[in-house]
Amino acid sequence: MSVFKTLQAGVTTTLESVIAEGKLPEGTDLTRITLEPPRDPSHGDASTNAAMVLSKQAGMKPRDLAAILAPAFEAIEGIGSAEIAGPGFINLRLDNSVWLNEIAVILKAGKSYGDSDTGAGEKVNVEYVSANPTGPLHIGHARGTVVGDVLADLLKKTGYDVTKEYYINDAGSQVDTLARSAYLRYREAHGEDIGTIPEGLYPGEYLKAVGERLKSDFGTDLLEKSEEEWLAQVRLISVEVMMDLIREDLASVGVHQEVFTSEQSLVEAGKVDAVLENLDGRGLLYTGVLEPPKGMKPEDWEARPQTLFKATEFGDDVDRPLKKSDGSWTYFASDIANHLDKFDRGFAQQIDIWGADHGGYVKRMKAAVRAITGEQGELDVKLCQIVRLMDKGEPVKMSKRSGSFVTLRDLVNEVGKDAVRFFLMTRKNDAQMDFDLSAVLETTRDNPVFYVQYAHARCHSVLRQAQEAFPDSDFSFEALQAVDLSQIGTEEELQLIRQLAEWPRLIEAAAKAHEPHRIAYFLYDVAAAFHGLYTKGREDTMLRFVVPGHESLTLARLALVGAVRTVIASGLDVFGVEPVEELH
RNA sequence: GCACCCGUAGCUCAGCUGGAUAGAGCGCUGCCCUCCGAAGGCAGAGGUCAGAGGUUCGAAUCCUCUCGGGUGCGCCA
Repeated sequence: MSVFKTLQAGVTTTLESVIAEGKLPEGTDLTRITLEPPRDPSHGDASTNAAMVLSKQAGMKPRDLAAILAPAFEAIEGIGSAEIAGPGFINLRLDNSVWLNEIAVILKAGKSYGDSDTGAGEKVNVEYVSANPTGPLHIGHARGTVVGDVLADLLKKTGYDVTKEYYINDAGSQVDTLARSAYLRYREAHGEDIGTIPEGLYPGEYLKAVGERLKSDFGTDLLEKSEEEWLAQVRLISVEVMMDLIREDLASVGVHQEVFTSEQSLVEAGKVDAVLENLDGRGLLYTGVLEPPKGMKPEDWEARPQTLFKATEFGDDVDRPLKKSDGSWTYFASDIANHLDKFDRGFAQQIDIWGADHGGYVKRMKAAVRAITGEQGELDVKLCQIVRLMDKGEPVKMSKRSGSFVTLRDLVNEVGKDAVRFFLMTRKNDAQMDFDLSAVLETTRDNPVFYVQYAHARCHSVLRQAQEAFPDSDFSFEALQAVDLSQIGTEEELQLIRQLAEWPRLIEAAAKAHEPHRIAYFLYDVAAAFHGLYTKGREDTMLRFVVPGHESLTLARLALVGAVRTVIASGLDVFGVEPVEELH
């Protein structure tokens, strides 16, 4: 149990006994009470708003009530003092032993420090990437890929049963285009000069491999056949090859999704028909004619009756078509089928990671999920804003037309998987960001990727130094757990421990809000505090972590260093980033 | 026209779902290396949290409106 949870529990039981003593009315509502570390360290280790929140129910002024509560809080184990401050805050100071003990807790927990069971094993599905299987992943996919992967791991850390999923859009017209493009490469593989790739087909060189694959699978069999005859077969092979390619791309950034669901297979399994039945059964379908959107040119618009879903009953702005006027399904329909399928597989909680250009679909998809699940399922959509690729402050030009866009693989090859993953987590997902190729490799404080890794490497460096200074001492993490910590106690040291002790709280808050980027800022702050403490040793050698001639002091400080290392490693672990022990 | 996202230091951004005197980095000014990694650290200047109302003990945070930027808007996926 984390420091703050233990405290919170103590405060709650104390308040209950205050109620029992009749100093607070029976049935007082304690739910709005918070206990958190104050921004200003001079306000103590933890601060509670209890007196302010309860003052109305108690019929007392906040400060008068605080005068009753504060002495009661002081009796809680581990609390050194409780002071009343400001409008009625009660500031709690903990005994140093509580903080020192946390070092041992951290070292013992290792990377699992911060793990919790708040998710209680609840099933959550995180669907991300889901790029069309028509080519390699490019830079535009990078952010959603990393955000989804890290969010999934974050939820795992807090006790959810998470499934990472990829939805393959292999039923639309874009895969027909893919097949035609691949067929051209197939003819090329047989020695034909195909000239320039016609407008409307995919020009990418990566399709040559598909041509070769078709050649080895079918020989010359397809050359004489009509498109009608070869299309389905070629499409199948092409998608298969593209998905292999995409899986390799994903692997290059350390992403391994467990489930790949094919749109085509959902259609064949009748899942789209099931959506229609489902919604019809709930009385949510009708045939109607939509109003033209105001921004569209009137000449582009022709009113036609369509099968519509009453999305407006679930908070959407207009009702949405499920069938085109020719009776075929819209993309939206099969996308609902995808979400219904996930619900049927036990995922009441679903998270989708989309590009910001799909923002217009959020409301309707959320509406659809609520509708088809009878309000039992819930969808959260995280939109990832554009990432501009830069180099030395200048935008990197790329042309999609020539097929020479920057691929995800290029990016990983350029700066490495860990830099890509970490850097993409340094912004809120809904904020635009620049990815500067040279900046992520810089070895300065303003590059968080480096700065955090540097702190981790420095921890190990200090451990190495300590071992040299004290060859006979045991600095293993097992040994450090048992070290006597009583010599720790400068304000800076305690401050650092307080920061480390916030890791479990931060993880839970980030998981609850689905905001993994908070981890990046936390790690940066921990790194800064550690570097600061380290530099103290430059002015005064007695403040160094390794103090020759003072073995027990060194051991105690090395335990703290080990705790820093552990928390940073725990954070990097959620990011899927390898902590480095040495920089060169 | 409508919807969604955004507006915080000169610049790039945090701000723990309502808490106390709004924080980092860059840039600017001035300091700290006979070795625990200066790839670092310390200090200073810099703010009407776009604006106006509202909700309450308390608002950058929640609600309404206005201004400004981005994204999108039926038979494309």
